[in-house]
Amino acid sequence: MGQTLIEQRVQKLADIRDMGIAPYPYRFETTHHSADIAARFDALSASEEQVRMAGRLIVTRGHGKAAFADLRDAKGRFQIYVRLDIAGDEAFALWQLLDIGDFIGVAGPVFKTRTGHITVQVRELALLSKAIRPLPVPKEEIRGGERVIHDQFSDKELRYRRRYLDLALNPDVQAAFRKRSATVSAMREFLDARGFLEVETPVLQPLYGGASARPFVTHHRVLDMPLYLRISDELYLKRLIVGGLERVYEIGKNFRNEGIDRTHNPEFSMLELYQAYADYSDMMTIAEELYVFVAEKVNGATTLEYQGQKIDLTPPWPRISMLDAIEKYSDIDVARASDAELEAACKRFGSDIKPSVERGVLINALFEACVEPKLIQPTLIIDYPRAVSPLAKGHRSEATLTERFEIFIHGWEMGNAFSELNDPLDQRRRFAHQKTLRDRGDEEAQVLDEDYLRAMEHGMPPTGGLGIGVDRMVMLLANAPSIRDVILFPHMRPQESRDADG
RNA sequence: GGGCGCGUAGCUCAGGAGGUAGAGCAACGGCCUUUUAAGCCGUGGGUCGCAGGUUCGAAUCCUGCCGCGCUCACCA
Repeated sequence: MGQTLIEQRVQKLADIRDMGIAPYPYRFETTHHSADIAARFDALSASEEQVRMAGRLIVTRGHGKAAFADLRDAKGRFQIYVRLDIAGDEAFALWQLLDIGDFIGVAGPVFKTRTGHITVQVRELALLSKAIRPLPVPKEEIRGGERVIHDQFSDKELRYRRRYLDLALNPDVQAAFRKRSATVSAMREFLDARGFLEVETPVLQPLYGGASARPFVTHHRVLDMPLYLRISDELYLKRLIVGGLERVYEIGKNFRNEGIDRTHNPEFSMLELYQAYADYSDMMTIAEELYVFVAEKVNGATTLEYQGQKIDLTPPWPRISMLDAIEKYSDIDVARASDAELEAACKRFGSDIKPSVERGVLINALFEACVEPKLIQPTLIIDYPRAVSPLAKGHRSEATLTERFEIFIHGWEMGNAFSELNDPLDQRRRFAHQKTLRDRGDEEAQVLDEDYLRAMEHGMPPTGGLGIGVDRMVMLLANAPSIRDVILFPHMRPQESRDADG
């Protein structure tokens, strides 16, 4: 089953060895990439300088005693021309044993063909790695200036499971991950310039906290104790604020044992930053500036198009209180509505609320149902109910609210920030309340972290904190429809390989 | 977890009123020393996701399972 294709290539491998050629050599010195020879063609062809280039063979066009072929390297693709009388008998014999997918190196001068195509004339040919499994390279043509790809490697399951093929065959995929890298670099550049210290806090935690979510549990063998993969790094970063670091951030993975869909992967990346002596208003400014800085670094623009929708990141973003937002989008005056009316409104907007939840939970549910999907342009929703914000400081003028905001873009929650709760007695009461929720069966209620409280009891300065979902930010910047398009190896159910042989 | 859809050659896809499979590309053989979805001639390649059932006969109809996608619910 499909074995003959591999057997044929293994035979070629043996033939190559019989020629005295090592099919897996150790290195190859290169002088140029694909983009370079196009950019410097005039100088290269005038000087008859020989270039040394390497890449993966993706197309061959044979002409008897000569052949054209395209190689792909990290910067694009380039054409080579192999001619028997120029490359020599041995190189040409090797050439005839090569396959699409092999890595090869070439050396020779650069010239233009009759049709004007910049091409490397092969004087020296080196096999750098023989591929024994076929590479399903699609065909490409240029039609009317547009690149048209035929039979593109497109099966999503295969693309995600065999990302190496996706990357090798679909150049746009590489581009998305380059944007991801640029995004994270820009975040660091932005924060480092503002005096933030990058830190690393535990991923394996004896207690999980900092967010409302179900955790993954593992077990430490020697200590014989359960450990949790963090759902957030928030409580550790705030301990560092207690320690006097003043400005810290971490970019890292969180793990949440929840559903998987287009915007959720079990492990995902968060940027969290904390700044002493700041409040949530400062975080609003940082959030806007950070977004703009990153967008300009990554895309060179502060506007973008996401899945056909124009989005303008230019600050300032509208700041609307949650209650005002609900009133605006639903005509419900939350301040005057009874709990029963709120519950009815939730149901009307399709949110099925568990009976007898707290008023703040109802308000939040109503907000999520009737407002969230409408927040396409960047919007800061501010002043969340206490009930859904156990780590946020009470609002300076509204007793039932906290100083918390979330960033919404394209109807998605893109960030979350507070004036951090630093009153240890209040924090203890909030944890106690979470415990009663947990005892009533709310598996996502937060767990009391006594050591965190102890830290806070030693004194924590007023602090602003901000968390931003990295994956979703990259989705926006790269116009990626699914979180799986911005995570190199997204979570997939394991599937037994049907051809388990190598 | 629910609903809808999909799973056929290495890849991209046809077929599907039930009669044991086709194309293009890739591969293999032949011709070809400036092509570019190179071209021309020829050849090989499939337990039609898995397991049952109906039937003389199943890729096709039915059931279950597995995987993927979209979507709803929970969550970032």
